[in-house]
Amino acid sequence: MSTIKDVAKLAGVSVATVSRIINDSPNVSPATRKKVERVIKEINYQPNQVARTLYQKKSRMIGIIIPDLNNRFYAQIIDGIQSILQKKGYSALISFSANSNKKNYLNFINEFQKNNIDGIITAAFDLPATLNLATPLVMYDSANIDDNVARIVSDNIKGGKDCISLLQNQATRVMIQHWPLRLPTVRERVESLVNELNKLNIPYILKKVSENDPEKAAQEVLKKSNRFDAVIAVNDIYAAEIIKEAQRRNLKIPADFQLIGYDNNVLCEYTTPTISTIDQQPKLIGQTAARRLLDLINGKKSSQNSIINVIPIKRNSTY
Amino acid sequence: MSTIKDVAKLAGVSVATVSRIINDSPNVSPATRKKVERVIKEINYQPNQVARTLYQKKSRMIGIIIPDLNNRFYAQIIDGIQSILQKKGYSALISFSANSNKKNYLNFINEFQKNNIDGIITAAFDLPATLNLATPLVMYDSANIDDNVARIVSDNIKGGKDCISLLQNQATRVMIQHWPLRLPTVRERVESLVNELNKLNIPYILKKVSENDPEKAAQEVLKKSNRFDAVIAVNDIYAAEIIKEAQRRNLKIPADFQLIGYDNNVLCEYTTPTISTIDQQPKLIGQTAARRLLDLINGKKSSQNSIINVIPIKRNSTY
DNA sequence: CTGAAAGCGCTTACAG
DNA sequence: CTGAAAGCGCTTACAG
Repeated sequence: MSTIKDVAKLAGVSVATVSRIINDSPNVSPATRKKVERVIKEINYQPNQVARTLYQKKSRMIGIIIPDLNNRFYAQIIDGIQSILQKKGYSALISFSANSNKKNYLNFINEFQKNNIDGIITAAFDLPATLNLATPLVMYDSANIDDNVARIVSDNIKGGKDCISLLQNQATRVMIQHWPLRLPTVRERVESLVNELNKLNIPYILKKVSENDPEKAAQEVLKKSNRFDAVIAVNDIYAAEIIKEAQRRNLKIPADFQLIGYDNNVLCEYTTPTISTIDQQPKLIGQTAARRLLDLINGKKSSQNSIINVIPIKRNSTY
Repeated sequence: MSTIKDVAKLAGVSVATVSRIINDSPNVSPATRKKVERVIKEINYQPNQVARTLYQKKSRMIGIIIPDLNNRFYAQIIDGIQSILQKKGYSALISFSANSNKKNYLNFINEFQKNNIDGIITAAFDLPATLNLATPLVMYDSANIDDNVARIVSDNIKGGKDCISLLQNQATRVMIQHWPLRLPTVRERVESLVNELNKLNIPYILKKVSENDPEKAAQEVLKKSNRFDAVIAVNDIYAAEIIKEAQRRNLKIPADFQLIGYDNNVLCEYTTPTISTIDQQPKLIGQTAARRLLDLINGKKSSQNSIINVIPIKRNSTY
């Protein structure tokens, strides 16, 4: 790899002048600019980003933390983040926090900082109060918490409403399958569901299920199949398992009960029946996260959380 | 962020000594080592990786190129790569080449090199002969080509054989749905299928289908549904679309025809019938790619391609 | 408009 | 075992 010195020597100027040219400084005569640019092209000189970073403390690199790439939801968020970063000339340093424990997060942030990243995009987690991060940071997949962290929040309130409206007033008892309420996003959505049902005077059952075993979770729900005519599942995978379990029990969907998933996984199109669900627009979540981070990096602060709209998708598991 | 100078001053030694200690050099007295280590812990000093990289030309960063994160297959490969890199203390700089055109690839490689990455893991593409890469490079999702590129190759020969054996000698005419044969991996697999069928004296039909429209591809295949009793689909998504199209035409699987996918997508478990398929072990592909790259970086060369075993998965779309 | 010099935070010969 | 110095490849005041 050739360096700025090589260019300077070949063009017969100082390295300072070359530096001015590759940084688009206006204080260069057109003649020398032309001369130097020709040499740059000729030897295909690429400035060493590492040296630049060392001086400028700007790496044009963003650190990203994701819980799990096997989950399409997160994969699409990354996709959205990248689509923005690439356009703006930023690179992405990506880490996976398989079990999403806090220690892992802090380690990753440390690693990022060693590499002088300009900002961090991470799934929501509790930032220890002691950690006073100078690095701009955005959290996605977060609940709508009002602190001074920039949060990208799926509109869980509307998500709950949309689920209920997908039921088309055809439900008389609703089973809400959910993950533990200590998860803030779960709480937001369940509260919204409960609110809506109360408004409509429709009774409901809350069923907390395991976080890692959708098959068992389906059994837990269908044990009580005589007590509801609609199920709102944790997400699409959980809904798909409920379909399988219903087949085993010879229950028809939506005739015996309507079923609603969450996330609009590709899967929804291929089950029988296809699954009505809520699209969280993960790509848009990612894009929004990236835009907000770049804003923060460029000094544009805004204390508001970004609320991302959700879209109900009607398929054959509801009327 | 504190620097090596801060540590040196606080510990009353030179920066050279501090450097020796953070690099585990043996030539340091236990007393000074202890003294310095205490300071390091006290002020939570983290060496600046960027400065280290500038001097050493080793960044402990790997550049990774993926065609598409929305495809679970690639997402799992990344997962495998990361699991190894993280263990070895490497970071991953990731780029997405949405349309996988060659120019994109070369741009990404350029970007990587500006950041002094130590090596590259990329999906297979034609390296221009002019490009003489000094950087270690490994290609995954590649055909078994014999040049001096380190390639990670799915065992497409066995993949073809496994498809045929999933049919359990119950097929008399086989429809092979495939992408264009100009794709080397496609060619490998189709050749293997044809070989096997010839050996067994089973007639077959080759049907080339669109690369982007699985639904249309399903229609193209089922137009000829009276002419076969087994379909080997491009992959699991294509197989799932064939199931949907068969439902529309009131055809039963496997009674009217057996069906085989490829990739072992989660989807396979949730269709009716569930889909028999071939698992390419994408996580293992990723792990192998990472291991081979680290070997290359550490000077352990091997001209052989790594062949990754595939695993047939029997479900209900075959007998 | 241009160049010599200092400095970003490290590492590593070199000398002692 | 330890430190002063040079250097990795850049950028940016400073002086002219």
